[in-house]
Amino acid sequence: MPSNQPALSRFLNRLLSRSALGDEEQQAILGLTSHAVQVRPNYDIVTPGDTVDHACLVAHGLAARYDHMTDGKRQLTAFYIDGDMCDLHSVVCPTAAWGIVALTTTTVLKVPHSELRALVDSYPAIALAFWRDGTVDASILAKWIGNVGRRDARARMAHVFCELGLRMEAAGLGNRDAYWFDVSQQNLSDALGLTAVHVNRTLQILRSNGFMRTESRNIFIDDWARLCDVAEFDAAYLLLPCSGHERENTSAQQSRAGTTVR
Amino acid sequence: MPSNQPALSRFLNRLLSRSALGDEEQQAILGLTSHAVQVRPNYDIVTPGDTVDHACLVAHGLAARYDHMTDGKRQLTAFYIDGDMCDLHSVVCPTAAWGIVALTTTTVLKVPHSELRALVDSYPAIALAFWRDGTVDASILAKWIGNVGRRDARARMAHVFCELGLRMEAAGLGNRDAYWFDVSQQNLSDALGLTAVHVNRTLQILRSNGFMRTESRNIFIDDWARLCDVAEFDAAYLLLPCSGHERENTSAQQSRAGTTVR
DNA sequence: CGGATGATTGAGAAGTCTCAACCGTGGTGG
DNA sequence: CCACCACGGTTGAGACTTCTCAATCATCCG
Repeated sequence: MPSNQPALSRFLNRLLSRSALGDEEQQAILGLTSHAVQVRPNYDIVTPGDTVDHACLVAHGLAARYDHMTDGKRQLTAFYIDGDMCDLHSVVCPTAAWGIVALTTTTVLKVPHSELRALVDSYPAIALAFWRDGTVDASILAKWIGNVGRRDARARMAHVFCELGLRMEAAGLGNRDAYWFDVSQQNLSDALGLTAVHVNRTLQILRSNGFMRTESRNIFIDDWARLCDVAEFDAAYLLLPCSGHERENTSAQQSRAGTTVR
Repeated sequence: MPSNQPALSRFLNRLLSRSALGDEEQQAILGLTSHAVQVRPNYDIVTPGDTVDHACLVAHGLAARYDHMTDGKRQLTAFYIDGDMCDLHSVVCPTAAWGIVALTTTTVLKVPHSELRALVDSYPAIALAFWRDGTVDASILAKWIGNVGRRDARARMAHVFCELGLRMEAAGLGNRDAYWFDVSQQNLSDALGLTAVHVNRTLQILRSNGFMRTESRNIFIDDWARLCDVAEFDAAYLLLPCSGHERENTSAQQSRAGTTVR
């Protein structure tokens, strides 16, 4: 499956941005087999309660992890962009207690657990890299709790735009202050724990403040510093190599390949 | 350090509740060396930004992961009870972007990363178990996002009491409807994203509803079913063995989507 | 042109916050 | 031994953020 190579390469780059992997290990990642499927907007990639035997790599599009309430309300708990293996933890927890939904038309690569598990068994460094990848996701989840729990609508929304900006940039999908983010205000409201109406009004405030603009689904952040300021944004939780503190270095380290950000 | 054995045993039991480990692997866990320290209430076990070379096992007490805002507000993002290795992910991400605080006088066992990492390198099953442990934590974090984002105060508080009940019971620290939970209303408010005043009023509602009582810091849930009901509580996210779906060998309940069984 | 989806606006309702005071209890020092 | 203090729990009243409901507008597409 030659067309799947670019997506695996993106995934590898994501891993390499936080973990050192040798040449053999990198080749092992790139050699994973996968099966591409296309998922239409608002369709589940993983339905809550599903037991799966493959992990899902977002090759192109936008996906989100979610939790839904009995009254129909929904809360998005994470966004997944190109190169994110939104489901990597399913290798160790194959029965999902949450859902993953495609927010736009999304191409997903299904990677068999059996292969991922074989990698973990053969290469301890890959085991650590996978675990670390999950830890980064958890760090973002924790930050989101504080975001919805302790910030007002404006700061909350600003924080998400800052996060996505940095993540898009790190993934090579745009610049932190200019990126394509294909969510409706309804979807945004589900991520922020607000109503769509209030998202609309809050967005207008951010625009009138001169912090940012939207053109269709393009996000333009005109005043990055001040947007970060109202968001109380501190990128440390993204655990990106550039975000200050240095990577752990057992011994052979610092390959820092691939992370050529535009 | 013989007195550390019970805590390591609790930690092992937590791992075993979700992961299968052989005898040699179990002995390896129990053989970890550790250094016990006592932390007084409201003192940090890990301060945000710290880079550590050990993980912290809660031997006795109550700890919480937190994120703090610039205006002094604080959000607790997880509770850690006896037997929880609150910091296990620090093995792969030694620089914390969050804090861990003792809510009561807490005895913490510091376990060197070097030893944990040696276990991961030697025993792939332990690597998977550690990764799975972090995935459970992440699952709880995700649930909390929905909790603060989409539930009103009463349901939100009810949900936390349900979660802690099941976790206490699973850890052998009480019964789901009768357990010791040593948090002040102020601390609870930090976990729920509410003010202490509103926590007080909400607690009174839960009491007057007849769902639960408190006697000093003892929690008594008089109507478990109805408390779960108002909380929309579904224990699946705790990934406890008793909570329905199973791990590892899942041939009984393959689901839709035509996915091939492993 | 009709229909669907998403963005926008208005007005009143509801939930939660803020500030401020008061109470109860356990510990401490005189 | 008692007075006092600190902390946590409780109560009240008014303010503010966000929600709800409902309508209108804009754009895309068949």
